[in-house]
Amino acid sequence: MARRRGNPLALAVLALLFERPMHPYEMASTMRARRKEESIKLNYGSLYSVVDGLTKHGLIEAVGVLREGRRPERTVYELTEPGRLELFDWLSELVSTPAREYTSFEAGLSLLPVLLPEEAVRLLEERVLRLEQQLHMDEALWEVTAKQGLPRLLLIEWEYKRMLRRAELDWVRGLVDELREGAFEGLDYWRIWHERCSAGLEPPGLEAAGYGAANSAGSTGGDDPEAPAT
Amino acid sequence: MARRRGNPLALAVLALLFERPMHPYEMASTMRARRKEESIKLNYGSLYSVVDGLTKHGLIEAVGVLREGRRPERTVYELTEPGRLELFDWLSELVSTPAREYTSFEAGLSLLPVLLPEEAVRLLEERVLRLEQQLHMDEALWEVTAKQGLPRLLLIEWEYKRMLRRAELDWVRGLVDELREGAFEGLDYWRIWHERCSAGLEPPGLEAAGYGAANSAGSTGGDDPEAPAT
DNA sequence: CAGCGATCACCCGTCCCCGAGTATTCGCCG
DNA sequence: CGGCGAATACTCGGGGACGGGTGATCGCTG
Repeated sequence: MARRRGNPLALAVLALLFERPMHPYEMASTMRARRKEESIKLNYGSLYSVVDGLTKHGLIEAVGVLREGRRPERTVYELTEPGRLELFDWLSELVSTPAREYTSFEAGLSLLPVLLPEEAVRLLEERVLRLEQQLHMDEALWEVTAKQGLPRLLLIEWEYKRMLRRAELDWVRGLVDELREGAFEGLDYWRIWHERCSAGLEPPGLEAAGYGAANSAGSTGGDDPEAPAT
Repeated sequence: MARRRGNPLALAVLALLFERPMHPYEMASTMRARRKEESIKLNYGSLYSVVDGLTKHGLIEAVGVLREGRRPERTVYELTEPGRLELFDWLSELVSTPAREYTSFEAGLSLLPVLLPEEAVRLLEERVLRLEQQLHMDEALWEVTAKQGLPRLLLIEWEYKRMLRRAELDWVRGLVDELREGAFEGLDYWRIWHERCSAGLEPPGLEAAGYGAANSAGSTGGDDPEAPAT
């Protein structure tokens, strides 16, 4: 009871069994055929352990074992009533409630000062190129798939993903421009900070670049980013 | 050697030690003070295991144990030369190369047909509300923080995140509008499909709503004009 | 100075994820 | 018909993440 909602793959399993009973391998093939592996991480190891977990929690159950020809056995599962409820509840949560998530680019950005400004620009430009490539591939693939006659509904997550990529692309382009033209405030501070760290010295406080009174006058009272703190 | 680049928290550790030697607990406090825990998942369990791993791989090393007053011991670590290289290399990769990542909203969208159209609209509207709230909170927090005098550079990941949220918000609003006004193609197909699944029947193929024959027939296998390049 | 909460600093058991491996069978080409 | 590669269907062991402890100390209050 009160199971931890971890791997979205488990949700996908519930959703597939909502359509009809299946055996695990068929779930995987179906997801592949529908291109759902692009939005839900799928690999066999996880799939089988996830199916086990769901079984243990009574959300699905094995309804039999088939043996077609002399192929290996295939255990077929179906959705239980608790499973159906969990499916709707979980899916509702995913759709209605934005979850705090961490992307690696975000992580990279948040550590950007570690690189030299020139280096950062170079890498961001590389990212722009890669994003453009991916967008083109996405669009090509999407056209092919769409022409197979699939309704928008079944590819809606692709629209979302493409829209996000385009937004990111624009943003990164803008950032690169600002950096290139020196329009980015604090470039001087960045360089100084970096130099001192590389030399093994204490990094400078914020005053060094004219950002005065950061932590000197506790105006906002609360905590204090960039505390020298010793 | 050839370690697996997993947890970005390890990268954060390297980046912090690039500034100066620290003990793990101090790394955590520093990340908190700089609001980096918003972009890099941090918890103590992971932190200590990550530090262990880095030590084992020779990327950082313990330089001593302090005992201030009679407080518990604090093991202080510093960056090694291989560690410095790994830091730049890894960070470069994160910045320059978009990584295939999975968000839970994407997962939710890709399973949307499981819900009824009306239900989906309701949940998406809830999402819009929540996103608006988060945006407002973000902006408030950002203003406070920015007014402490921090340069843009140190908060650049916030700009990125806010921009993504705004983009998502717009997109979801658009989707809701289309659905509300029935401008979304395939609404009828959606409803029929759902009804039949709920009734425990075989779901209809795509012809049911005028979408030409795709893969609805028995062939679950060898489709796809897809040449995925990983 | 006794008591109490907050902070400091770390560790550990559990769960879960994942990639690589295995064994069988089918299709196909010469 | 024999051999090779692709597909089928699943298994397993290592490893990493994560949350919830565990002391010990500091500071404050009455």
